[in-house]
Amino acid sequence: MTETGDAVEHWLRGRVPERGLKPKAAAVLEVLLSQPRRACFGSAADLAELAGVNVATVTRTAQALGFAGWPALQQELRARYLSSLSASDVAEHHEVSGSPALASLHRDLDGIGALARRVAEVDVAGLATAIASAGRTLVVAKGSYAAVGAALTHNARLAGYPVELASDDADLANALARLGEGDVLLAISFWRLYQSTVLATEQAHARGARVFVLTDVADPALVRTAEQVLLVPAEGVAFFPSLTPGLALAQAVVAQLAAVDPARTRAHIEAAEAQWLRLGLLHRQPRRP
Amino acid sequence: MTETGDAVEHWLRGRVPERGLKPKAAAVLEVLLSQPRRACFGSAADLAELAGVNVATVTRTAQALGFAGWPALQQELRARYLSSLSASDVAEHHEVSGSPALASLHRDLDGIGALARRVAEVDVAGLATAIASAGRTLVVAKGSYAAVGAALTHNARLAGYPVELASDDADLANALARLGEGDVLLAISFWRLYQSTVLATEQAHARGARVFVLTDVADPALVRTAEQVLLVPAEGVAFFPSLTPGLALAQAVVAQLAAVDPARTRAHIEAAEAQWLRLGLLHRQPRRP
DNA sequence: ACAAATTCGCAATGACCATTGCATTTTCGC
DNA sequence: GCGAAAATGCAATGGTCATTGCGAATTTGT
Repeated sequence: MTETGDAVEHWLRGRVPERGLKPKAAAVLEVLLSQPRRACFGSAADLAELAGVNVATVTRTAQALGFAGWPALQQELRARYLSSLSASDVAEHHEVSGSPALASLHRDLDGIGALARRVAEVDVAGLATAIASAGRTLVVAKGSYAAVGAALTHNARLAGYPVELASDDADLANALARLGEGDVLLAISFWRLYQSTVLATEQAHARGARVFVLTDVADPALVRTAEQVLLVPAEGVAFFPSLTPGLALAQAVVAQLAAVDPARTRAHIEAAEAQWLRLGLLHRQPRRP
Repeated sequence: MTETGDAVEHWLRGRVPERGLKPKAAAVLEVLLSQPRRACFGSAADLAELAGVNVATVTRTAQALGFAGWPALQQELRARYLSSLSASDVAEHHEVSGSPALASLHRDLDGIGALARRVAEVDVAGLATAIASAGRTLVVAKGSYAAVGAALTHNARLAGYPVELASDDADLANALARLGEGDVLLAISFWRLYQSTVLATEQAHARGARVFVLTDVADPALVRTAEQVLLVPAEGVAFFPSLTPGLALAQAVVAQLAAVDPARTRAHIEAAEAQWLRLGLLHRQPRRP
């Protein structure tokens, strides 16, 4: 019996090469699965001692599992293990109370929590795959929720994918004229539904593009031409809807997109960051992990 | 659940010596509390960068708090943070599917959860009050995180406050020329720090405006002129930082702003919505609560 | 049984880490 | 304003880390 959840174990065992692992490497794997906290925080030497192997074997086992080395494996384990611990901590329903600011944050936690619980039904991977294989992707997002479109577009472009944002009607008209078979249109709409967004989905569909919708309300006019609708809660407090769950989902889409071809994503980001350094606009640019 | 967050903060603040901590050491403490995940895993150098201090100050702060050094403090933080996560999760070890999208959502839940637990310490009301009483408010937000600035600006304007966004240098130069006593500058900065954002805070301060900062990293150049710094975790998954906690806090600021004078806010929103109806651009406009 | 291939341990190596002495800067008290 | 004390930055230093080349041990195939 191991201490990790089935999913983490399933994932890790799925990375074992076809030829299998020899006894010492298998012992390392066993320690990772049976002592997840040590795996998350311990040094390679620490784990080696637990497994009764030399530290080099820990590195080599990580490499056999498809990682660059121990730190890369540990980071992934850490992310998965902590994610499994924390999700239900904050995903529970909150009573909206206290200061308006706290109420707002709690409402957002509820919204994202609900999204996380339903994410298996929301086919994020389907949208990410569509963007990855599209000739070009047009993101339509207007008004205040252009922010969500901008965030998604920015990161997707950074990852090297041909994604553009249309947040006003002139941009939209020009971009639609270039859309066709093999392209993707992603319509982002919360709260108010712009007539021009509806028309854009119809036009894109008529031109042979695939239509996806990210919205809080599946208005029939908006979803009529969509092959997929990603529903997101957008309830805020006081007078305003909240864009936070929408943004969280947009980022989740890009996280999934980045995982389609990680090497490509990394290469594009590094190239972009080299340009940033050359332009000298920044006071500070942190290193990426 | 909320109690566990307060408990870690209460415990840590209880270790502050009677003579208190000076600004740099206090910044370290603030980072430990506002970014618990980084505190658990990061090196002393990493935390120093977030706090805008030298690495030696991290060690000395740990010693001032009664620990032998940074590793001892980190181990205790780690134990308490993990304990706070698992205490409310005793029976239900959450299963993680392993999808990048779900990991992204869980990371955002972590970030906003950490923010919600500390919201009493983050003086959101102070910033909201400053905006409410300012002659004008300039929000400086560039690159991908202009999205956060745009969302805050949009809603604040809807509520009838004179808030404008500067997301490029021309806008920024023009807007700064009009800033003076009684005005507010809010600098929003995540990940990369633009030199022009730093210069904007200095200029605004020199012209007599009040400076506020919303950021993940307390870079000394950015916070030097600020009367208040709102720290937000911005850790994402894969290759990208996450804007979700920043957006959630921006919305929380506006929720607090709306509560300063609810009748005024409602009147302005209704007037704006009447205009929307007159312009006839929408396919659908839901009624507000 | 032998040779080749693979696995694994040892140890050198370079990178990164935390700590601390010294110098500089800032703060405090008079 | 000045001097002393405290805070903080810089950089040297020793320690630990992960990785990898080489050789030893083990396994595999003929």
